[in-house]
Amino acid sequence: MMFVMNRAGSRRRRSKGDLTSQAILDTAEQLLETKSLDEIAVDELTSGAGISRSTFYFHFESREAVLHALSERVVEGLYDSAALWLRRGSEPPAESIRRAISGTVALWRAHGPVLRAAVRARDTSEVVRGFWSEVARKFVESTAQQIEIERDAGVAVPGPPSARALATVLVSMNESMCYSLSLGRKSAARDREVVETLTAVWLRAVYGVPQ
Amino acid sequence: MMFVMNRAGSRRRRSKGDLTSQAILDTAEQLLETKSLDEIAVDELTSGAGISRSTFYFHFESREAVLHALSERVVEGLYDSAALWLRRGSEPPAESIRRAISGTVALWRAHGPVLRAAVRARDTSEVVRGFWSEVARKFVESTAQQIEIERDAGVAVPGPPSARALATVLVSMNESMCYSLSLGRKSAARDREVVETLTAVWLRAVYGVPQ
DNA sequence: TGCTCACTCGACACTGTGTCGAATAATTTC
DNA sequence: GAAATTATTCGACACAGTGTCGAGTGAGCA
Repeated sequence: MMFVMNRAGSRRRRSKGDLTSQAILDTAEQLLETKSLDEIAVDELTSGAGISRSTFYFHFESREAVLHALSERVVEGLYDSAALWLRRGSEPPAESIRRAISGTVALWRAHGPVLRAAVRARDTSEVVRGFWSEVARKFVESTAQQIEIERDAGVAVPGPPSARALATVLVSMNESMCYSLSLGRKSAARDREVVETLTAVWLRAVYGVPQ
Repeated sequence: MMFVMNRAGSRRRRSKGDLTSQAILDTAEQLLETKSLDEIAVDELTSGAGISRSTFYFHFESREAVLHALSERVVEGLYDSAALWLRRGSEPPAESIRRAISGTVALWRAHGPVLRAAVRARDTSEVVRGFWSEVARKFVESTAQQIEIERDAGVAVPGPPSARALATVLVSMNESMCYSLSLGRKSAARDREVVETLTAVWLRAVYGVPQ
């Protein structure tokens, strides 16, 4: 694999190969709106990008590699929303948790097809699995850390369950709800309901119920 | 599709076809321990069952149909654990919820490969999707119903979120945790931790924190 | 005995994958 | 700016898997 992704805004002139790779990625993202990754044939990718099928293998090792590249574009945004809860200021927990969850939901709405494909592919592709376990690790870690801070401050309900175990199920719950939410028709009302429900469960699980 | 699944314990003599279908199902369940459904080729199924590849299509329409038959065998057990919470007696909620969740985890431990394959296939196969949305419906419905009972009795935290929305995220959380749990090595300690954590989240989400 | 029906098989046409070597375009070197 | 090098593209090929068809085979039954 000699292809190296150009950072956005790089001054380096785009070579022809970069353009082709980009075209493949764009085609892939578009096709994922309709079908799952393994229903997409290589020649759909390449004819969408205006090249012959065998040229695909010059740019990517496999369809999974395409997905991996696609995921990296998207996942950066996820970290931002994850960081939102961590280091909340004097703001009440409800606000920062809601904001974090809301950001995650919005990202899934924007890139649902890619994220769903990536989630599915972690059972199949070693690269994607490693990639996602890293993502999950960061989420769980920063959540657990925050739970511990709140517990030490006497604000959160003490364990068991351990901060880490609790963080794991909460993060996993968010992911699975975002996954299925992104399958349905876009609906602001439904989005809001899911955000509120998830927020309520996070609050109750971590802080208990006020009053 | 002329094949009809024999109810267990039926007195009807097993025809040769039943035996072959059964052999295919057994082979499939065994292969699913190692690979995902779409990595399993039809001739692996049939050579495992000692017949030629094309004979497969006499018994099943597709690999998905095999999975569907396999799921039905397994899912009956799920309903039992779901029913456990509903209609708890005078028993404290913690007990009945823990027992229900524990039963679900045990079932996923026993039949993880089949259940995982079924979950994955709902994005692909129409039949499987319908099948699972029915399963999920039953779970969510009975959970929501129980939440409402507890709310009316003044024991549970009142909404919002609505009983139904709350039930949806809790059920989905359980499923996604069972899925990933069943991917790891079997460990009684880990199982117990997950059951305890899920139970804690259910309790806090529905009833709030005691004391 | 001959009929029927459940069941099995091999052959075939088709779709998609991944690799190879040759051809061409772009870039660098002198 | 010609030659050498490197990047990119292509068509052809070998291979693997799918699903269908028509022709068997054999067990039970009229």
